[in-house]
Amino acid sequence: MEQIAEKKKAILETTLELIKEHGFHGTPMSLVAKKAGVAAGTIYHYFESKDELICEVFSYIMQKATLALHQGGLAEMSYKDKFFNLWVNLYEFYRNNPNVLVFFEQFVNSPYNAIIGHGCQDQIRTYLFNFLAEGVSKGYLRSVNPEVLSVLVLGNVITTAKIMRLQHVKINDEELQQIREIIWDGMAAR
Amino acid sequence: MEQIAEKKKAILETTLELIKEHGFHGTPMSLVAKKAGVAAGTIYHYFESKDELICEVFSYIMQKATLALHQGGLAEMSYKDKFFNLWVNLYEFYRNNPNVLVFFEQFVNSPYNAIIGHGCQDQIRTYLFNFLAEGVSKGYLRSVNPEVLSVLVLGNVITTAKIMRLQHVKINDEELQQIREIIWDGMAAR
Amino acid sequence: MEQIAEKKKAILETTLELIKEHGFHGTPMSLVAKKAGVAAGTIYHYFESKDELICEVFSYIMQKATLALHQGGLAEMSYKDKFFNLWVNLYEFYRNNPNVLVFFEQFVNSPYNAIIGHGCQDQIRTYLFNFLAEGVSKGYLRSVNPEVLSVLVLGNVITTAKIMRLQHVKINDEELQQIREIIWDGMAAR
Amino acid sequence: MEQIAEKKKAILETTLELIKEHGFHGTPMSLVAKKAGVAAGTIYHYFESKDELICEVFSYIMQKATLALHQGGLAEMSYKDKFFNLWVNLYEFYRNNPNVLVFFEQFVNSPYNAIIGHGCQDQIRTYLFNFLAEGVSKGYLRSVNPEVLSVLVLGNVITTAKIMRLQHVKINDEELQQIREIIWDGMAAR
DNA sequence: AATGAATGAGTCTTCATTCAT
DNA sequence: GATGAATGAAGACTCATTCAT
Repeated sequence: MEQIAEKKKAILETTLELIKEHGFHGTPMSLVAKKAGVAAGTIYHYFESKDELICEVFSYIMQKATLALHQGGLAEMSYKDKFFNLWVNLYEFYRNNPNVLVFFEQFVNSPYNAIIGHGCQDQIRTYLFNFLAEGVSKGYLRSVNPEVLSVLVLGNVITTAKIMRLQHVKINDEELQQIREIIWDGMAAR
Repeated sequence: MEQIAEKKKAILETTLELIKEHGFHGTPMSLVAKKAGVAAGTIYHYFESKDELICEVFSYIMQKATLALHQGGLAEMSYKDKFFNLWVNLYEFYRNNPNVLVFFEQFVNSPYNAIIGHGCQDQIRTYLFNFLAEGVSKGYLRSVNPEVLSVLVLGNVITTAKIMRLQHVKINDEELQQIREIIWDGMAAR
Repeated sequence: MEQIAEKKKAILETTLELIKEHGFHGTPMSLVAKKAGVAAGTIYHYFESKDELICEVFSYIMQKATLALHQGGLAEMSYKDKFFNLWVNLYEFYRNNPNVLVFFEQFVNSPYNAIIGHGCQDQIRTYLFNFLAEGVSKGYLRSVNPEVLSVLVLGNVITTAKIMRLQHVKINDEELQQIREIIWDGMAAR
Repeated sequence: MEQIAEKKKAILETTLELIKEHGFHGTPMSLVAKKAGVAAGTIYHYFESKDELICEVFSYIMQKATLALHQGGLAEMSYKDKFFNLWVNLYEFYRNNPNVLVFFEQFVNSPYNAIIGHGCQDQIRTYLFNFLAEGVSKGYLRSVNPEVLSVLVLGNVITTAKIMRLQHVKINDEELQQIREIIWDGMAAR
């Protein structure tokens, strides 16, 4: 039983890894099988098709992401600190799981997204939305549609993480701090 | 010769259209040929391979994008207005060319990107970088690495445009204005 | 031991049922296992291979068919009545076991037939042959090769039953009677 | 253009031949390709799928069969002679195209039949039906549902031809004559 | 005896690319 | 230049069979 779980997990992880590297269509099932150390047919015990496999990889990742978001005690922090904590959590998650970032991008720009529904970052966005809506209603943030704000923040984090990954640009910790301050300063109530 | 140019253009446009809709690997050459109204073999008169075709589509788009950036007289505007003009230009370009956005995303997250080199948004980023570097050096903007700033701005525009396209969120003109003001306020020198 | 027999029987019946519906190759062992309520491996305790299973299904059916042939007291009937009794027995068997008809057809037109030998309807034909040979030698029937006659009769019954099954044609009892009379009249000594 | 037609024909003939020998599912496309002397992919220029190929083989055969039926001048023959001519035509067709017989049998007992409709022998049966209906209405034949008669005749011919093919039984020309006389005598008006 | 996870050879099908016309 | 028939390697997926439990 443990054995089983392990194989399924191995397949999921391998798929994620390979898709990051070679893309959806550059990742044949045979390669997944080989790298995961199972027979081609075995994958089909756990997943009905390549499509389902990919969708399950997405869900699998999504869970991890949601967990990561909640890291760090938010209890009696100031709203601003909470915001920074959130920003850092998201950023770190994407930094530490570069596979995820690429996978997400590919997933969103693919027919798979339609399968799952609005799919991708919705859970994350929902969480973000609620947090920012609270900020607006309590007067910490400008009176702007929280939907708009969450888009801004998410786009900001993702772009930052992506930039780091592609390593076109080297950003040090200080600059990282600046980035989130720029976003905060832009959003904060005057 | 005119004939030729037309066919080549038809192939480029068709490819872009199809890739937007079905992705790289969901777009067989045979389909491009059919929709472009040429024979399969004809494509290979103009492009050495599918890879080359895709890379040329990228270049083709890139040209348009660069042109768009320069729209609107920047001559005696204030720096802030120039910034807003730039933001709007970029935003409008992405809005009006949704194909491009999807194509870019796919392109960046693909092995093709490696072929072209740093590829993608570099021309745009270079332009942006120079503009923002000027802002920093002239004291209009905070003293932050212009590289960082350009990432912020580009990510901001793209995310906004993408959101609009996916229509998860409806953003009106006022909110659009707010978005660029938030970014500006965050970056502007105190 | 009863348990075992039951499982074996369940597998045989399920296989027959599935093959009728989906054909030999449309009937994977896994499906047989599932519908028969046993594990895939279990089938291989009772049958060496899929081929053997199919051949045993054939034998299993053959037994039933032979039994059916002998129904109805033939003792002091006239030869003509005996013939009609035989015709009806065969017809009823095929009517009541449509699975068998389809299975037979598939079996005969398949490599399996070679495995079993002359296979299929031989037992039935042998019985028929003997009965008709008797009719010829005793002067009830024309002086025709009994082999030929048995082919005629068997073909006649099977075609009739098949027609009824496919329901291209609706035949009532009277017409059924006519059919066997036509055959009888054709064969009967002048 | 001749070249093309030839390849398509080669594929059709090869498929028929192979299916007769190994059955639908025992005939991989790769084998068809090899025996037909074309590449695997080529088949898919002419036929959308294996299913379509098989259905087209069926139509291809049907045409030949219908042609064969009409052989021999039926003009001023007696009705009985016309019947014998028809019987012989059908018989000869099945004898000379043993592939067809096996293919038909397989086709009827398969999901393909559903695709084409009532499919199989309908054209032949229709022709037969009309001929026999005429016989009944003109008083040459017993007053029996022509539908029933056509079933009888068709079953008779097919069974005879099948028997010959399987060579379980050797039937000489005289016996063949007897067979059709038996059928005729059974059906003829008293 | 029974299970069912695992295997991997074999199937249908697609598609980038070539080449004779 | 233009065509599109032909190629064949490669991919997703199936399924008879095995074997550790």
